Amino acid sequence: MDLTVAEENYLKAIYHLSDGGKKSVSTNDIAAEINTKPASVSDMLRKLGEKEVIEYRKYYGLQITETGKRYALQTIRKHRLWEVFLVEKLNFAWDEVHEVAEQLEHIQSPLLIQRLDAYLNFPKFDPHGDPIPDEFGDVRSRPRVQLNEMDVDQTGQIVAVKDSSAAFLRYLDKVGAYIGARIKVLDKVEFDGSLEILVDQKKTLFMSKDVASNILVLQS
Amino acid sequence: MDLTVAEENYLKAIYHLSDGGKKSVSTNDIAAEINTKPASVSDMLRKLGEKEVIEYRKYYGLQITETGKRYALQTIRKHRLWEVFLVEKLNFAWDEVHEVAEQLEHIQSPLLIQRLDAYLNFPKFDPHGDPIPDEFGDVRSRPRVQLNEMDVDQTGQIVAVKDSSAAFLRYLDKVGAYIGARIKVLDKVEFDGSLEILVDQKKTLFMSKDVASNILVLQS
DNA sequence: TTTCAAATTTAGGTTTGGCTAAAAATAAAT
DNA sequence: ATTTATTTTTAGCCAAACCTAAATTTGAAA
Repeated sequence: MDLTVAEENYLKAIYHLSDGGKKSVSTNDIAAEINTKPASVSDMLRKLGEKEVIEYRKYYGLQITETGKRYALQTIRKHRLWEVFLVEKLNFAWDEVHEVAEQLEHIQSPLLIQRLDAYLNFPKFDPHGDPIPDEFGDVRSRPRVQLNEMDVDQTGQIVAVKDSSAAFLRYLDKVGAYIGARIKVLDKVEFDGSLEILVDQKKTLFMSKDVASNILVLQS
Repeated sequence: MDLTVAEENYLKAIYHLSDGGKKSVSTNDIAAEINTKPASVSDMLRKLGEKEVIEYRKYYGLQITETGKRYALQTIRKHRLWEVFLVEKLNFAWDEVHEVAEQLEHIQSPLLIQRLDAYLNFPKFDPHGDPIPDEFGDVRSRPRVQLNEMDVDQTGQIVAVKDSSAAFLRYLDKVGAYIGARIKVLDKVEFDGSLEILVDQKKTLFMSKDVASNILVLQS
């Protein structure tokens, strides 16, 4: 199911006002937060209830559902990643980023966000110091493994290198592997531990165990 | 006046179909291009006519106005800059960028586009080889001057450096000047040609004529 | 417990951007 | 020149997301 831009904004507001689903939120509070009239909020709450991203009982208030939280966190994640981008790459001041990020957060493209995340080096906090949820909507960071320790058919994303010498990075670049690349282990040679890897579902490449042991992968 | 997303898309389609305002375009062609019904197109053409971005005579066809062209080129500029970003920075393949750029092109923020342009080093072509219009909507590239040759009160944007040694770039970074910064000459010392510069309407900084002569500015 | 003020919802209206079906204008063919 | 086919426009509807004004519900105070 897909949410409209307005629905995303409501969910985000509800998530924030309820402090992540803890506190209860009033129609008036939501109206104030997103600058609309309470009547419009009532209308939207009914719709959000039908889509089951909140549990809504007229006059009695609402509760954000697990599904709803996922959507809200996804939007927050995108917002904060864009903020990092604007500040670190485009030299925006920390206080100039909000309204632009407010627009950028609604761009639909999971690939874009994955790549942006990688490009920014998987930041954990935005320029205001707020934590950036991971792609599953939580802050728990999953373990990274060395590429040479993965098994055939396992997939993941290159997130870091152990040896960050220019020579090694140039080599990775040349063969088409880079921070953020999605990879899959196609084959593993028992004899010397060398690997055949599929990069971004397109290129295949071979690498020695030595090289693989310098590549850190976030498994998926 | 501000255009809606739909209006921007229509204008872009009209601009493309008319080959920049040369050929005439039919209602049916537009409908086919943007995947709507001719009836919806008629409706929109009336609105675009009222907003004077096209000249529209029922049944007789339409002509994009100069204002309309400006808007169309602005959207095309944004689209192509984002394509460069996606390919060069986020490792998108040249054929994966279109639909994402189609969304990104509607983000409203002149500052964002200025900074993005600078960040990408003022590319003249997108990954498909199509030219990127400048911020005034044309391809004519304006002359760059050395910062030391500018007069007091003149403004512009840093677009390049002559000496691109790491040391010089580090220096620029340290003092808060960078490719893409908007600057204004506040004062010029006759005696030695040194300058006082306002960067991004915030920081002021002093620099020798020697340093200034290595900074290229696009005047505005 | 009844009353009343605040919060919330409903009813009905607007704009934007679509749609279908029907009408009107233009262009092509006999 | 008249009929026919094509293109384009109008008329009338729909959904999303807002609005105002009028009900309704809740809960706090008398």
